[in-house]
Amino acid sequence: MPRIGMQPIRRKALIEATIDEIGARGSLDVTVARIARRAGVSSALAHHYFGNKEQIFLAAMRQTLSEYGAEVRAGLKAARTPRERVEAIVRAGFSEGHFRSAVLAAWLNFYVLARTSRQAERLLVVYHRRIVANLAQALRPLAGTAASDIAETLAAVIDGVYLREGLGQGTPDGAAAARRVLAVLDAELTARGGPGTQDKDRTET
Amino acid sequence: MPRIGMQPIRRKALIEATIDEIGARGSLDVTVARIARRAGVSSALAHHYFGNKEQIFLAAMRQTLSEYGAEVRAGLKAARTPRERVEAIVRAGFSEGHFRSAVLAAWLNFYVLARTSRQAERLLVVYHRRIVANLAQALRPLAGTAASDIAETLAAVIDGVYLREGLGQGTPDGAAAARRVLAVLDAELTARGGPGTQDKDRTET
DNA sequence: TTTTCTTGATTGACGGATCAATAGAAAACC
DNA sequence: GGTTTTCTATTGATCCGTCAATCAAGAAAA
Repeated sequence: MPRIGMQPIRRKALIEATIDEIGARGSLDVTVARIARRAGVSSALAHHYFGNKEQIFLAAMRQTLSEYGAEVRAGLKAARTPRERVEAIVRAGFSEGHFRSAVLAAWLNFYVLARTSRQAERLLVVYHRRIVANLAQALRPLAGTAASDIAETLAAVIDGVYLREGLGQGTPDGAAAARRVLAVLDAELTARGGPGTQDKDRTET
Repeated sequence: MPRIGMQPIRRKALIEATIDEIGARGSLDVTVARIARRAGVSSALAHHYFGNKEQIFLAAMRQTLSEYGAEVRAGLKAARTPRERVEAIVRAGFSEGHFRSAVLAAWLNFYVLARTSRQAERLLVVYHRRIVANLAQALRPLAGTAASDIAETLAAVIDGVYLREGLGQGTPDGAAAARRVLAVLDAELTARGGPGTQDKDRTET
């Protein structure tokens, strides 16, 4: 019984089902049929709305990135000091919403996809640029001309910790992961600015 | 024209072809037939020697890890100071042999595989443990009780920088990558030990 | 003659994509 | 107000391709 205006609802459901399905399986054998079944529709409908499989993946990834971006913006809005701004960006990467097995799997899939799909590659580059730019801007008051360099490093640390913590067995610990990244930040600031010049609130352990 | 003693030769060729093929394509559509063709044999022979596709991948990954291990060991043997030991471990990760597009693709594939295959997961855990242990051991004279923690961080930084630098367009710059990782090391040592307490031979630029 | 090496041919399964067809909603027309 | 047309939504069936894996057989060495 076709009610009209289903398109956005179906698209949303399919996107969500895509991420869930990628998380449920290892991401190798994610079929359109399975995604569709999880969303409660036929595979034909998935093709009807997205065209092909790659577009489904891309849509799912855009959704993930957009949610991440929203979290970053929300965190930045609440932050008062430069330091808090950096922390907000870092913490967003390890929040409940994104530091999950399913999302990690989606990221891996995305990385792989980016090696063959122009669109995926562009999307990835945009994400990379944006996070570095955000970090650099937040870091400028703290690190001056070194901000860009530290931002680049922090971005890499975030990715590395995300990957390692997420791939290790056991539930990923977002708080610990964020702590580790921020410890690197503290070390960089201390080392470059001389001890006692900058931050005072180093997180222990 | 079957000559005897072909087994090790074929296996080696197939393993090499696997990595090359993964690198050539994006790693999504790597088929046994393609690997076999690249190695100059039939797909049936690949199955004959490896049993199934997963075993081919695992063998390729073991090979990659073993080469990496050899490079680390060679570097460690040549190193005289603790600092040089750490540098050797870091540099091995960004050497000509491993910091290539093809190997990066193989790693991604491996990560994905590790989410579904027990054997791959075990292999990955072993690699993770080993690199952290190596780093911690080398760091102990430099950082004392903080060695383990710094080692964990450095391992994550290596992974993150590897991924970012490798995925970005353009030829990956191993030297720059290693420099970035070592900069984190310096920062950590300076911050924890107080400036001037530990290292003196910071690599410039 | 047995063992090792090798492949072409085949199979069974699966997956992405397409298509024709159905069912209701809305709009247009009389 | 009723009828026809048009649109959206939706699916089952199906096509075409691919791929991992198997098999039977051949060719050379031992």
